[in-house]
Amino acid sequence: MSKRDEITAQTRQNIIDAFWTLYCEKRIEKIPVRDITDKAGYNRGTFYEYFVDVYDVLEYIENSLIPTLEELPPVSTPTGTLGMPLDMFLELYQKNSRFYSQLLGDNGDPAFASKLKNSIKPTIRKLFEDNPTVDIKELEYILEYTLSAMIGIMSFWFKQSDALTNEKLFELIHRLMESGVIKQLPFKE
Amino acid sequence: MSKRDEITAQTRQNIIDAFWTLYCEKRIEKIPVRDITDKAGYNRGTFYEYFVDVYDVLEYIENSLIPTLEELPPVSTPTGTLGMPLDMFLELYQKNSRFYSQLLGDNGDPAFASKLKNSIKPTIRKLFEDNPTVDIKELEYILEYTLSAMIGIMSFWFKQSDALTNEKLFELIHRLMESGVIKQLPFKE
DNA sequence: AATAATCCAACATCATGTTGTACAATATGA
DNA sequence: TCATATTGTACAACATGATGTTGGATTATT
Repeated sequence: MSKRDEITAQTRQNIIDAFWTLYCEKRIEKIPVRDITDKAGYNRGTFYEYFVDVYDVLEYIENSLIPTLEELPPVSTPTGTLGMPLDMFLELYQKNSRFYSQLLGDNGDPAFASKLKNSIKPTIRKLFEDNPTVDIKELEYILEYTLSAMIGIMSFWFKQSDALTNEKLFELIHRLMESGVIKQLPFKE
Repeated sequence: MSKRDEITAQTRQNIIDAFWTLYCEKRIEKIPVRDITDKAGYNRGTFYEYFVDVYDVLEYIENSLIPTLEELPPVSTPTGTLGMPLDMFLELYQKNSRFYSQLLGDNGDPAFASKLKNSIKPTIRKLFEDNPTVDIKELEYILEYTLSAMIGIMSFWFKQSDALTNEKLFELIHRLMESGVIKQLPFKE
C-alpha cells in the first residue's frame, strides 16, 4: 500500500469514526457535516471528497455490517435442535453488537433491520426450497415473523442493565421457537 | 366551537395532511418546511405557529396513533385460544394500517415501534402480574419477542401485493404462537 | 372600538454542496 | 539520479437554500 492509499484510508476511517461517535449521541438528521469534520480534524470540504452526504457514511457502515452469502455458514442439515440456523444469527449479532444495537435501536435506521433480514433469508429458504410439503408463501411470513422476533429480543437483551446470561437467553429462544409463546406462560384455567 | 377554533383546527390539520403526503413519499429529513406549507397553501412562517419543527408534526401524528390505556380493551380472562390479547393488536393495526405500515416501514420512525410496544405491554403484563409461577424477568423478554414478531409479520403482510386473507394470517399467527415456529416446518429426519 | 388570533413578508443565521487553489506525493523522462 | 509533469489530498471562499424569528397587516371575537 502506497503512502497515498494509507492516507486516504486513514482519513476515510477518521471521518467514519467521528460520525459514529456523533451518531451514537443523536439522530442522524441532527448531525451537521461541520461537527463530523471538526471532530475528525479536517476541513468541512474534505468530507465531500469521501462521501456524498451524511447518509452516505451511514450506508457505508451498514454495508460493512451486512453479512455476505459467503460469510454466512453454509446450510446443510439443521443445526442442533433448533432446525433453523438461528444460532448463526445470534453469533452475528453478538459479534457486531455495538453497531447492531445502535442501528436497530430507537435512533437507528429502520431500513437496516430490513437489510439484515433480507441478507439472512436466502440461507434459511434454501433449507426448504425443494421440500414440496412446505407452503412457500407461508414460509415467507414465518421467516419475517421469526427474524423480527429475533431482532427484537436481541436488541432488548442488549439494552438491559442486568441482562440474562447468554445461556439463559439462548435457552429461552429455543423454547419459544420450539413450542411457542403460549406454552411458556401458565394461564388460570 | 368558535370560528377561530375551527380555523385553527383546520389549519393544523391541513399542515398535518400535507406533511403526511410528503412523508409517504420520502424520508422525513428530506422534507423542507417550505414544501409542506406550499402544499398546504400557507406561508412558511405559519408553520411555526403550529409546530416547533418537522419532527414535531410527526410526533403529533404518532401520539394520536398510540392507544391509550382506556382504548385498549380491559383484560379479564385470556381472549379466545390465544391466551395473549393479540387479537387486540391485530385489530389495532388494521384500524390504523395506513399509518402503521408507513411508520413501521423502512422510511418510518424506529422509535414508533418502541412506543407502540410499550403502550401494549402493561395490558399484557397485568395478565400475569400476580401469578407467582411466572418469571417476571423472563416475561419481559417474551413480551418483546412476541410484539416484535407481531409488528414484523403485520408490516410484511401489509406490504404484500397478493397477501394472505385475514383469516389465514390470523390462523397462522395463532399456530406460531401456540406451538412455535419449528413445528410449522417439516424437516428431513 | 379594543383586543386577540391568524397569517405573512422580511431578516439574520446556519448548513449545504461546489469550485479554485496550495501543497504533498508519485510517476515520467532525460 | 534529478528535474519536471501529473495526480491526489486538504482547504478557503462562494453561492444557494433551509431554518427559526420578528414586526406588521388582516380578520374574527368581545
